Amino acid sequence: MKDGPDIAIIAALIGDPARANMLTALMSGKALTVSELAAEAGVTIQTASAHLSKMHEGSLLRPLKQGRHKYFSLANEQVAHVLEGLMGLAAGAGHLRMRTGPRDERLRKARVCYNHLAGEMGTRLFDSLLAQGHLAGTDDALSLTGKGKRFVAEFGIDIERLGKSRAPLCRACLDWSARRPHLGGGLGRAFLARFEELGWAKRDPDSRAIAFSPRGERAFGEVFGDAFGAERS
Amino acid sequence: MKDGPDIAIIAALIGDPARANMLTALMSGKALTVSELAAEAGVTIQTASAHLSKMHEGSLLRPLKQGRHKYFSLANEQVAHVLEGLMGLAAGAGHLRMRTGPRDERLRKARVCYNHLAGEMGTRLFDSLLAQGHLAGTDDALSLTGKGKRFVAEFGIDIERLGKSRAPLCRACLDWSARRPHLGGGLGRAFLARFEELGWAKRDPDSRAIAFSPRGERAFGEVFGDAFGAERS
DNA sequence: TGGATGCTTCGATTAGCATCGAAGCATGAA
DNA sequence: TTCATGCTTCGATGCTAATCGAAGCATCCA
Repeated sequence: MKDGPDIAIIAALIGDPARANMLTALMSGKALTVSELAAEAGVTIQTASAHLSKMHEGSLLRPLKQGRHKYFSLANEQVAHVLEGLMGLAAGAGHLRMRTGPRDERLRKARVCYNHLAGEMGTRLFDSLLAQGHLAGTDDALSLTGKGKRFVAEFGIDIERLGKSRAPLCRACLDWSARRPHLGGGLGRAFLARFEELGWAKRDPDSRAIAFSPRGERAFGEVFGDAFGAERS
Repeated sequence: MKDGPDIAIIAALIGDPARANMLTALMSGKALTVSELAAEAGVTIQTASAHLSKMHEGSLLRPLKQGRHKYFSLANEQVAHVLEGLMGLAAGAGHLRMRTGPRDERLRKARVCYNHLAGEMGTRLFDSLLAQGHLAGTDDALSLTGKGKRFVAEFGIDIERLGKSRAPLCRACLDWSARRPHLGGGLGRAFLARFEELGWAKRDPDSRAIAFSPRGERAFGEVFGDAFGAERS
């Protein structure tokens, strides 16, 4: 007994409704100010401040001071990963909190998961990259193949710059809605950024939803989506 | 705001010290009775009973009545996965609770993670299977290659019987000590069982530690451990 | 049938912590 | 300097939930 790391401290930190709301909001990948997070959680600024200090103490968040504003973002991808895992458990236990409706639909189709693409479109991207032999390996050990590197470069992503960061380039991230993995890590981030750059997709500023334009979705399908269908037939 | 599943309920469930202790104990993969879990958590049986009902309600545990005993085990592998993730965060934040010493060492070297092998030996097994081309794919999509199937069968594991279960056969599971993936799922379980069968390893009944015999470790090294070393040189 | 064991339910107590008002501190603008 | 904005600290309040004693229920054994 009393083996291993103390889960309780961290889990209790996430387990408060106000803090959980803040963390969920931060899953968008954006850095938010104290007041924004307070509004998001539905508490006053004082309480938000107290919560945020605690989460920083617990290494869940990373603060960034800029003038008189103080921004917070998730400390790292590992945190985001655990949060998605918890969402999966919550969804499985029936603790869905969404108003079912168009909003729910949109989130399931495409949403932001700590700066990369998640939801149905996310898994399509991931499956396609695997099926076409652009990605290989497993989980943490996931990596771009030679063919994959050429493909990515051709798609307009600067791999060289990605490689410099210490964060893992590729990372499989489990989806709470699709229950399948999708692409995280620096590469996942880069893909989403590129989609926005190309005008294929646009983030909803008020939620985690990502809206693909009709043209964007068609283009996406040509490059990624139909790989599976074509191979299956 | 208020998007997605409600993390807070689940996280709060895990976030109580008594409950966290019980969950940690259940990471051994064994099913434990109410009284055993009470002892593990350091609370009376009444409180334990209350906690266990709540965790069952939250779909974290699966109860099993047998006579006048009531056994609990983790509800599924997804739960175990999230718990390991939380341990990773806790370890990263410095919330280690172990008495450093031989016990800590043993756990880092080899331990049980929901019925499969984790720790240093676990990652060695995993790396070896990948390096030798027995496993391919990624994360959830992980699967045995043809070569891998032959190898596993030769090693004395009955794949046919494994295939029948609905649970995923292979699953990458992130390690809190090694910070690397190791093999979970039905296959991971089968490997550990086979190691015990061969007399290579033995579980400590009182903790999550796994003790390899000198002979067992040597044999393990011959089959798995040195694959990397040999390829690197 | 009577007693022992294992678990659950009930009720009362207590402690921890989220919450917010008020005041204080830092930064930026006029 | 003076005012406004954004955040933090302090102190008081109130609520939630963990805890355990006591009693009740189910199962097994003799």
